[in-house]
Amino acid sequence: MRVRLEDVARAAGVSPKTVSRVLNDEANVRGPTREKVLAAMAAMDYRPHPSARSLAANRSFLVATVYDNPSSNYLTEIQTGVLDACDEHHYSMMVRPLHADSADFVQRIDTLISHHRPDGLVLTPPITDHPQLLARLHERNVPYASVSPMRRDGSIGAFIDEPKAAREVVGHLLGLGHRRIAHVLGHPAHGARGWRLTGYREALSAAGIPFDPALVVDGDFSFSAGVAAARQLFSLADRPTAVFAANDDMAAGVIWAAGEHGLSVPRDVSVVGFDDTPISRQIWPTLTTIRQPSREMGRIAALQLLAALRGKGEGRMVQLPYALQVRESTAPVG
Amino acid sequence: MRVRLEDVARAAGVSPKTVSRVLNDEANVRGPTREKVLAAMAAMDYRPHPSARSLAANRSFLVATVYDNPSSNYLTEIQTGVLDACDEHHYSMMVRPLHADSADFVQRIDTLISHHRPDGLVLTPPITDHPQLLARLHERNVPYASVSPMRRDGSIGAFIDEPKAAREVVGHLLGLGHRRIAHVLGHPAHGARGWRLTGYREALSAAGIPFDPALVVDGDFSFSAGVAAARQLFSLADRPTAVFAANDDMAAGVIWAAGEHGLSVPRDVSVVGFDDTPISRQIWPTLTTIRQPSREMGRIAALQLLAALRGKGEGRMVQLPYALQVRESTAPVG
DNA sequence: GCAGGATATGACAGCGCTGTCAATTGGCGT
DNA sequence: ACGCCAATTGACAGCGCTGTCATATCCTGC
Repeated sequence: MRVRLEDVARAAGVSPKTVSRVLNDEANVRGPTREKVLAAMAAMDYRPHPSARSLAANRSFLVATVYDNPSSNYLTEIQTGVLDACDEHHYSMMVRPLHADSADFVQRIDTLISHHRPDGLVLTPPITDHPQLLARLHERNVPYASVSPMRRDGSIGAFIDEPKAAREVVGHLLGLGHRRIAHVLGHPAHGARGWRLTGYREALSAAGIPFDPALVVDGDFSFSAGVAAARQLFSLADRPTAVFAANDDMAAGVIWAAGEHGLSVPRDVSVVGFDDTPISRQIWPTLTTIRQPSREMGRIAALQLLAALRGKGEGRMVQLPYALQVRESTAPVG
Repeated sequence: MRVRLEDVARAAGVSPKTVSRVLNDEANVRGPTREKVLAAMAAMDYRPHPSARSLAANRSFLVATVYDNPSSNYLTEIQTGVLDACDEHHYSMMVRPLHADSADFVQRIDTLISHHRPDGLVLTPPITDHPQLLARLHERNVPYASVSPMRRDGSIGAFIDEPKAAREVVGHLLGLGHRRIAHVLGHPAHGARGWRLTGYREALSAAGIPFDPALVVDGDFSFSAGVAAARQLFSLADRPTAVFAANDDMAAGVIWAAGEHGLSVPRDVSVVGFDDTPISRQIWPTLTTIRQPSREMGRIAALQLLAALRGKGEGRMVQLPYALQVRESTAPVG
């Protein structure tokens, strides 16, 4: 038979409730008592029964990571980070892929919540900014943390300074002498689309380069959108000498299309991406991009959520650092 | 207050135990009784409390997916498939990344099991074939299903006929007239290494082509291993006209290295991969490869596990179909 | 129509833990 | 040394469900 809390209590010579207090790290337990209990727990290799805890405490010790993101690299990183945080505090994590644009999206999350009763959610873009969902979560009083949400006020989670990062990567192109720099936009539902565009415009403007709408092409973060955008850009009479794609997948698409048009990267055209996903090292030429600390973002977001859940403070919106990764897809303008 | 089983029982005019029977799909409930209960459940939107169920039934209704696989695409697919299966039977899934070669690997799984008490595990390569782990699982009597394990006898899960698939993709190259076909090996810990090599040798042998050890190069499924292997192959005096890389990432590396050597794919050299991961469509040229139904493999493996867990039959080892995807990285020998 | 076995339903306790609240102990000022 | 308040500990019930076993009901063959 497994070791129960009662067994630990008997061994330590205290009541079960006191063991429970130690287990849950509650205040008002005298030092020596705590030591005794801790020692007994360790000696007996005691593991609390999660279901019993949940049932009695009316909490699940469960965090759900909810996503609708086609990039498995990004997702896996976030997920691993959230897991890191959960492990640190003996929470469990479940994952839930969803389609944010499906009619029953909110209802599916509702079902998830009624069914599994997570204590909180970790949301990833673009689900971070789904108005009906957020309304429903507030209504049901379900705490959540967001990774890179559009609106940061009043919510908790983690983010990087995206406009600044975009300025930096465009600045890298400017520093190489490029003046006709195109931009392939991100998916409209993602905050990143706006931020990266803003950074692009600010960098150009700071360099005194007028904004040319013809050089900004729609996209949706997919490889094929990068291909389509590049076909359009490379057909322009006055071709850009550099392309800032709003993420790595699209940048890979741009490079692919460059080959199709007989253009060599970076000799004829420089290309930069954003995110530093593995693909940026798995294409030729390797991609200059912005490294985003996705795993850490997942971890920090989850930690803030857990802090709020455990009543240790409020939980904050934390800014994390990014880093420009210069690789082989960029060169001085020819 | 939430609806409890007792409330449903009262509404349906039966005892709580009968509602429990209906809920758990047990035998020995008369048709009309079942209908009444089902109707009451639906009317009241009843959701069983997972923790209460777990505590009373001494089962967690939880499946853990355990992996040590650098390919997030593959992983996300498997994970989604396992989730599909869990949803079908109202189980939960947790995920656990691990390092199979770390010293405390088995102990970590031990901890996972003591801590979260999953009813069963889904293992993915290469964890499917870790002798100490399997021994420990048998010892602790923890059921598991495996995706593409090396040893299929006596275990449950899902697989494809890998040697046959490898024969087919090599056959495709032979059909294009290639005779000097190289092979880049997979990671030694994965069954796929052996199977794909076997298929390669069988295909050559069937075509009456002698086996040339110089054309078989070590690898580990990573992009950079593909690059390294290709550098070696392309430096050979008698260069191969085609390369069968044991997975897509390595094939992408081979294509990358081809560019480095001034070789055009597929004009100078044809390249094929295996797995049909997204990268096979995100490189230029797009990759001829074998499509493996990863999501379905995850789902089927989990379904077999659940069948065993729920006492509905034994759980089998199920073979799933693959499909050759011919794309642009292969052409008739020049 | 009835015995007898099979099938269906219910009563009850208890899974392992925590919330509530009462009882006890300790610390401190005088 | 004593009273008093706060800090600490414990007793007890119950979270929502299912296992066990007893009881009730159904059906069959004669």
